[in-house]
Amino acid sequence: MPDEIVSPFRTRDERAYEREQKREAVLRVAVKQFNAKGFHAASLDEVATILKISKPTIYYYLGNKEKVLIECLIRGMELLRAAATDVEAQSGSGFDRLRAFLVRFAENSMEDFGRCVIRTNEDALSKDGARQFRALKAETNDFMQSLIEDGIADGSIAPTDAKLAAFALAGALNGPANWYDPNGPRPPAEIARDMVDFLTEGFRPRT
Amino acid sequence: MPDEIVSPFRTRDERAYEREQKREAVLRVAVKQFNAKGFHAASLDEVATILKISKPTIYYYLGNKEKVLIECLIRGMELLRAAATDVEAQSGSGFDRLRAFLVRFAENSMEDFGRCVIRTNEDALSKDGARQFRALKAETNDFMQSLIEDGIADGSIAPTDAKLAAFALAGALNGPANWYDPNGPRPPAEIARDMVDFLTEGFRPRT
DNA sequence: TCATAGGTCTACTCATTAGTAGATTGCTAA
DNA sequence: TTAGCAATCTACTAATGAGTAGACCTATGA
Repeated sequence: MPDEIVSPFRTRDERAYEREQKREAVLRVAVKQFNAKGFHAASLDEVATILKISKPTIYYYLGNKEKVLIECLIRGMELLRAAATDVEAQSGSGFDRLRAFLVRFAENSMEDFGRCVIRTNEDALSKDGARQFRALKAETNDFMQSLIEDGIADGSIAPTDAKLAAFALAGALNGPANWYDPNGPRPPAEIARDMVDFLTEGFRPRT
Repeated sequence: MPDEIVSPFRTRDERAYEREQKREAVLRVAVKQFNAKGFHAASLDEVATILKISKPTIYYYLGNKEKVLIECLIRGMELLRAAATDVEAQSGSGFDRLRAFLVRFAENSMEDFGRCVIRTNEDALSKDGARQFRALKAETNDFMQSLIEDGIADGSIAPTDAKLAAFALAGALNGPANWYDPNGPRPPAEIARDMVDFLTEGFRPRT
C-alpha cells in the first residue's frame, strides 16, 4: 500500500483514540463557554452547534452538563497537581518553593481550564459534585500552606498565619482569571512573575 | 387621640418612605439570592415567595431582573465610594491612606452588597449594564492606583507597577467574598486587618 | 453475510423563569 | 361622593434549555 494513502479502516486502538479526541474537543469548547458566560448561562445546545454536532452526542460522550463541568474542573486541577509534584521534587527553601508554585498557580489561572476552576462556584454543583470539587481545592490549599509552614520553619518566610496567607495569595493570583486578556500585550508568564514579585515583597518599603 | 393608637392613614411622605422600604427589602432579599446562587440561577419567583409577594410586585418596584442586580451593584459600590471619600479627607502618607482604604475594601467584601459587586461577572449584564458596572469599578481601581502613586512619590510605598499592584491587592481582598462565613469565629474587621497586614509586608522576611 | 456495537441524529418532553396584560382594591384629595 | 392613582394580584405567554426515546447507519468481526 503506497505511503500516501491512509487507510480509512481503524483499528480498535485508533477508534479509542478518536473517541478520546472527540471527548476532549467537547470539553475544550465547553470550558470556553463556561468561562465566557458562567455555568448556568452556558448552554450545551450552543456547544453542540459550535462543534456542528447534535446535543445527544455530547450526552453520549459525557453524560450530563454537570459532568462536563466536573471534567473541566478536574483538568484544571490536574495542572495544579502537576505543578505541586514538580515543586515537591525541587530542593530549596520553603520560600523558593512557594515562589515557584505561585508562579505556576498564576500561569494556570490564565489558561482555560485553570480559569474555570477559579470562576466556578460551588453552588453551581450538586452536593456530590461540590464535595468532590472542594476536596480538590483543599489539596492545593493544603499544599500551599505546607510550603508556607516549611518556609517559616526554615526562616525563609516571615512568621505569619499560614492559612490566611494561603488564602490571600490564592485570592491575589486568582485575579487574572477575571481580567486577563489573551490579546493583551503582556504574556501570562510575565504577569505571573510580576504579581508574585509584588506579593513577595509587600508594598511597605524595605528600609 | 390617645398616644397608643397609631393612625392607619398615611401622609404623602410616609407613603414615599414605605415605598422606599419595600424597594430596599426586595434588594436585600435579592442580593442574598444572587450571592448564594449567582445571577442566572437566582429567580425572582423565589425572591417574591420569600417576601410573600407576587412577582409583578417586584417588577412594579424595580422594572426587571437586570435592574434589580444593578441596584445591588450600585449599593455595593456606594460603600466603596464612601470609603474613598473618607480616606481622601484623611491626612497621612500614601501608605497610611492606602492601608485605611484596603481595610474598608476588605470589610466591604464580606457584606452582602459588596460581595455581590465582587461575584457579579460582567457577562451577566447587558452591554449597557456592563458599561455602567465597569465604570463604577474603574473608579475604585483608579482611586487605589492614585493612592499607590502618592505613596511611591512620598516614599512610603516601595516603587512598583501601580496598576498591577492595585489588581493584585484588589484580587487578594476579594477572596473573602468567596469563602467568608458569617457564622465563623473571626469577625470581618479582624480578617480584613490581618489580610492587609500580610499584604503590606509580603512574605519575604525583613532582614 | 449477518449480528452487533459504536456513534449519531431527529424529534420530542418537561421544567423553569423572565416578563406582561389586565383586573381589582382601597386610599386620597378635590 | 367620586375620580384617579398607587399597589397588588391572578393568570397568562414565550423562550430557553436540560435531558431522553428511539430510529438509523456503518464498520467490524464472527
